[in-house]
Amino acid sequence: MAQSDTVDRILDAAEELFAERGFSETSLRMITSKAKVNLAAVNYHFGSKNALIHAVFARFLTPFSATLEQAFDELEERCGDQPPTLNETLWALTESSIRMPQRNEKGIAIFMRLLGLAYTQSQGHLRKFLEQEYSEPFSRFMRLLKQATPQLSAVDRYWRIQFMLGATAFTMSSSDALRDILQNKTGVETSVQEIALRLVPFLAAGMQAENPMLMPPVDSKISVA
Amino acid sequence: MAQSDTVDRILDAAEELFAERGFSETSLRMITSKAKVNLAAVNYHFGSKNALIHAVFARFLTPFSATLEQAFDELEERCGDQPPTLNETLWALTESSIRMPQRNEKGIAIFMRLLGLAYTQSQGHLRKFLEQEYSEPFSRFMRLLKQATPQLSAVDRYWRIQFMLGATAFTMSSSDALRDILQNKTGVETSVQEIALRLVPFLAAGMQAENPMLMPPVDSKISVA
DNA sequence: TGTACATCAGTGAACGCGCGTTCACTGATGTAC
DNA sequence: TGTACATCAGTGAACGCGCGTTCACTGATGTAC
Repeated sequence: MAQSDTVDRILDAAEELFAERGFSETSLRMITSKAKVNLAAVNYHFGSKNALIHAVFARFLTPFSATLEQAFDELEERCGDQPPTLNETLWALTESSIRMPQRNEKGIAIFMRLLGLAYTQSQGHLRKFLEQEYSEPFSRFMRLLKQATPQLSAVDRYWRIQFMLGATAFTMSSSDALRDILQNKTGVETSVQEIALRLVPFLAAGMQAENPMLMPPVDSKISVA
Repeated sequence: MAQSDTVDRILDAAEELFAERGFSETSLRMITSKAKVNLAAVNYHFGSKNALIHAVFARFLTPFSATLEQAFDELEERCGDQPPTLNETLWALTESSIRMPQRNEKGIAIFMRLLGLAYTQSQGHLRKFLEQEYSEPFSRFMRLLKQATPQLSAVDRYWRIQFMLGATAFTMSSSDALRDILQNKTGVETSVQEIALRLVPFLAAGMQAENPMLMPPVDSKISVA
């Protein structure tokens, strides 16, 4: 085998196991035995388990953020002077994630699961790593969102963006399980792409909901401060 | 100290630590030392760590599901023949969680965090336990949602409910961190209640978004199968 | 061209550590006669 | 009322296990002279 085919085998196995079980529930022994590689090879090539986690993310996030930057470039060019709409911005993101070149047929699902895990299981070191390495496309996305929702106050926008991230990260991180449940209940098969197609209108409508501080129904016991 | 004050001390400490750090990142040694209790006491009183997790959930979910059933009763009575609207249903849920009697000032935040964790870190045993013990209020909520959104197909409704759960669970499970970030950035203080007030309109708008299969913008590269 | 040395990928076995759980035990309280 | 026994909450110490990491080592390949 070619020089350091070992590195790729470790990354492939780690990626798949992390996506299936999360980070702290996946041991180096599971990874190395799946990769058919010596236990010590992880620390030899990557230095530590945390560094391996970073490498797994870097391998797919680096091409993804390049694709995304390009999509944003095209979008802004196409729009000329006026800023892109909310729908256009969300579609640019969605398309980039779907069009991303994949290593195999499980690629998109794993990619989505990992993105979801990054948010829901982030253990400090990972959050810091992601902020350092990929802050640019992230803040560009935030800037586009801001331009596309001028009617929202900064605080309203902040929370609504969190709601969007939550809906997306949660759905994507458990997309396999959710697809299985739906398949058992109704026999309907769903691709990750279709989930994304359903998610965008939901998010766009939520972001543009009428009155941010809509009151509870008249007889409600909640008082608004 | 009264007989089996130990049990409560363990539950209090476990609840707080689980909410802070998740389940598998919290060891029995952390719990027992915070509770100022012998390490073996957890297994003496609860039998195992998993059983302790169940007990922590049961302690707040049992009163919560009673409150919720009552809120749904009142809602359906008030509405008479026609089914409650989506907004009314979501508000009934939100109010029940906010009005829940709290053990202390951190009560609501911990309650929300745990609910979020139950969804995002569910480890099989917990999901099974929750399904067994609290399936009734859950399916009642689902039934109300179904009545309130007759325009949606079953599949559309299924996915939109997942999006709602995701936005809620994610936001609530990281509400502490998100509130801190906002406080640092803008100086604005936010209560858990206010987050709930902002969340409901977002969710309602998303659930009622116009065309479920809204097409991507004309020049998009995504093809809809 | 041949030899000596350096570099590098990879290995096998062990290290110390923290984990959940178990077990023999203590001491206080309740119960039967 | 006194004694013997049972029950129960709680304890201290140890158990075996799986974990991430380390270390001395091997064998192949490249490089200098």
